[in-house]
Order: sequence, then C-alpha cells, then structure tokens
Amino acid sequence: MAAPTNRRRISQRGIATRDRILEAANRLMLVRGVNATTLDDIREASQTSKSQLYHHFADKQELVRALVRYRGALVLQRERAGLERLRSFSGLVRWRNALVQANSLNNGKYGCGLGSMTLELSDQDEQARSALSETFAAWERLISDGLHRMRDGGLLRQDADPEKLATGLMAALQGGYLLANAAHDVAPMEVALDMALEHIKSFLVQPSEEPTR
Amino acid sequence: MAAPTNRRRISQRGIATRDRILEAANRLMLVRGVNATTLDDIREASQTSKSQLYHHFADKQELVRALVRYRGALVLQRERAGLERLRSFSGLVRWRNALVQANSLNNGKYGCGLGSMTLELSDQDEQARSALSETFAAWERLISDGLHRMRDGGLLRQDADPEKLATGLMAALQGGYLLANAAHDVAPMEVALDMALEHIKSFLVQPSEEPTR
DNA sequence: GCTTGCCTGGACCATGTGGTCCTAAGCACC
DNA sequence: GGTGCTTAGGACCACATGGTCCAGGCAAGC
Repeated sequence: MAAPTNRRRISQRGIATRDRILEAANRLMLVRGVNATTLDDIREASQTSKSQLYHHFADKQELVRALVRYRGALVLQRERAGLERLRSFSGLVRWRNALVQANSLNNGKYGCGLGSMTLELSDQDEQARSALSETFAAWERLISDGLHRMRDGGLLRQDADPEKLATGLMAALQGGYLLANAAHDVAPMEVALDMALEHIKSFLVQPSEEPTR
Repeated sequence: MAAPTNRRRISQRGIATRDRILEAANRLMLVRGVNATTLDDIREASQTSKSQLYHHFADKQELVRALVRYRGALVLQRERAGLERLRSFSGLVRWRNALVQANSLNNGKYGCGLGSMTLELSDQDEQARSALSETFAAWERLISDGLHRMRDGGLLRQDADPEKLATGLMAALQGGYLLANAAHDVAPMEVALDMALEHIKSFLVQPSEEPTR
C-alpha cells in the first residue's frame, strides 16, 4: 500500500508506521468525517507522534489525498475479488447480498468509504475529487466488464448497455448507502439495489431466470 | 421560515436577521460543507455580528440543526410544487428533467442540499440525522402519493409497490447527485434517474405509453 | 416620552488545531 | 565503531475559531 512518494530511502519500520497512520485515519475519518477528525486523534489512535505524521505526509491535505488512494485501493481490491469472475445474474445477487450484509452489521451507519468522502471533498480539493471520480469509474468498469461477459455469453440481450447499467447500479448503491445512513437502517439500500438488479434483469435473455434474492 | 424557538418577544427586524443568517449559512455550507464553514464566514456573508448569531442560535450545532429544518422545508416546498399533482408518467419525466436541468447549471457540483449534509452529520449529530431521515421520508411520500394516484387511476399495475418504487427513485436521485458531484458532470445523474424511471415504467399498464425523455 | 427588553456591534477570550523544530535513538553500510 | 541517513518523541508556536460580554440602539406599549 505505502508507495514512497519520493526517492528517499525508506525502511520497513517506516513503511509500517506510515501504514499505521493511514489505517488509523481510515478508521477515524470513516465514522467522524474528514474535517471533524483532527491530526491529534490520528496521532493518538496510530500510536505515533506529530513529527512522524509530518515526516510521512506534507500536511493534512496530503494525508487526506493519500487516504483517498488508500481507500480506493482497498475498495477496488475487495470489489475485484467479488466481481472479477462475474458471469451470471446470480453472481450479481451474491455481490448484492455481501454488500448488504456488510452494511447491516452497523445498521446502515458510516456508508461507503468512497461515497462518504466524496461530498465532503469534491468541492474542496480538486485533486481528491478527480481521484475519487476515477476510482468510481474503475469500480463501475469492474461491473460493466462483468455485464459485458454476460452479454457476450448470451445471457444479456444485445441492446443492453453495460456501461449505463453499471452507472445505474453504482448510483443505486451509493444512494442506498446514503439513505441507509440517514435512516440507520439497511432497508432502503436493499430496495435500491433490488431496483437496479431488477432493471438489469429486464435485459436478461430469458427474463425469469432466477429470483432476485 | 423562522420559527421562534421559545416564547420570547421577537420583532420583524429580528426575524429578518435570523433569516439572513440562515440564508447565508445555507449558501456557504452547500458549497463548503458544514464543518468547513466557520461562523465568521457566516457572519460576514450575512452582514451580521457575532452577538446576533448567538442571540438567535445557542451555538453552532443549533444553527446547523436550524439549517437542516430550513433546507428540509425549502426542498419539500419545491418538491411539493412539482409532485403534488403528479398523475402520469410524463409528469415524472418532467420532474426528472427539472432536477437534471437545475443540477446541470453547476455541472453536477454541490449536489442535493439534504444529501450533502447527511453523510457529514448523520454520524455526528443524532438529532440532525433523525430530522434528515424524516425529511427524506416526507419527500419519498410525495413521490409515493403520486404513484398511488397513478395506480388508483389505472396507470400502474396493482402489483406495483409505490413505497418501494419511491425509495428506489430517491436512492437513484441521491446516488446520481453523488456521482455527478464526483464527476462534475450531470451525466451519471441522468443515467441513474432514467434507470429508476424505466423501472417504474415497467409497472405501467401499457408499457410503451411514452418515451423516457 | 419613558421604561422595558429585544436587537445590534464589536472587542475580547480560551482553546483546539495544524504545523514547526530540536534532540536523540535506531539502523545500514562501510 | 564511525558516518550519515531514517525514524521517533514531544515541546512548542501561531492562529483560526467557537464562544462570551458589555455597552448602546431601537421599537413598542403604557
């Protein structure tokens, strides 16, 4: 994870510290938000000191940007595992169920690590915004690639547009996260994802292949 | 808008000042976010003074809570105008177009006034969270009421579930706002809303009544 | 017009927070 | 074991920011 930004020598110990900082920032900023998390919070939670924070990151903004990359990599890694071999509608349903289950563990709170940063950062840090935007695009591509495979395999009709379907599904997911977070209840997220899956289902070659859940 | 919170005497001038503060907070916090907006920013933008802020609001948290109500009322008022007489699918399309057009004016930036506060506040201020949640519920009810009218009028099939459809549409809207904000481009919001409308359309009695746009 | 109490201006304060810096310890390589 | 780097600890600073306070203005009811 920790990519040395410059050509400085860096030791294993240094890398470990940097990761500890990022991991703590990740944890704290997910529940409190980016702006509401102080460097002292992070320093304390990561068992480091001020000088180490500023040794590894130029300033808070740089730390946040690193966190954006860190989370992006985490999410994409997780999603790649779940979507890489997607070839059937039931695979999508399994993917949906995993996300819902994970979110239900904390009653809809916190939401998506990427989505929660987006609204806070996108009008404040152009660089973070574009990184987030690219991560969303990569995520959607994982989905649309799967849909392409389904279409090529004859499961989806030719007039299905994998890119648009993926965007719609991602919007339903993010909107579902948001409503679930507001309600402190996963239900709206389920409804939203089911709507998106139902929409994809309407492009299946034999429409009643399998139930949504 | 300005509801006096206690039984204090309050003059027209006082109400005007209070509204000016709320209006400035509304404007600033929409683009910078809640936590990133300072009271001094608000004081300056509203042409008031510190003592007036604290005369009308106990502290920043109370101001934010008042803003949640203020925005909620604004959004519901706007949405009521657009949804109150909804009786047809083309009405939904017009509603969609209005939202998209409004958002496209600033290239997808800022997003929904309610959604943008949600992720920042819901894990930080329980009272604000529940107020937001209720506002979303009321907003969804405006939609589902319209869908109910469509169903009663014989336009929607009996097996259509207005509440779930409304939740799905709201999630698509909010997710669309979020992706549009990240991309600084309305396109994903359009795709998301079209997906939700297409889904609703699939419950129309005569499915090909009219095109989506 | 005078008293009452809301309304307003703005100086002032305490503290949280991002950021700096100096010193020393660890480590790798010679 | 010496040299020069990285890693670490933590005191320290400047300042933004939330919050207080008081003196005076203004409006409304008597």
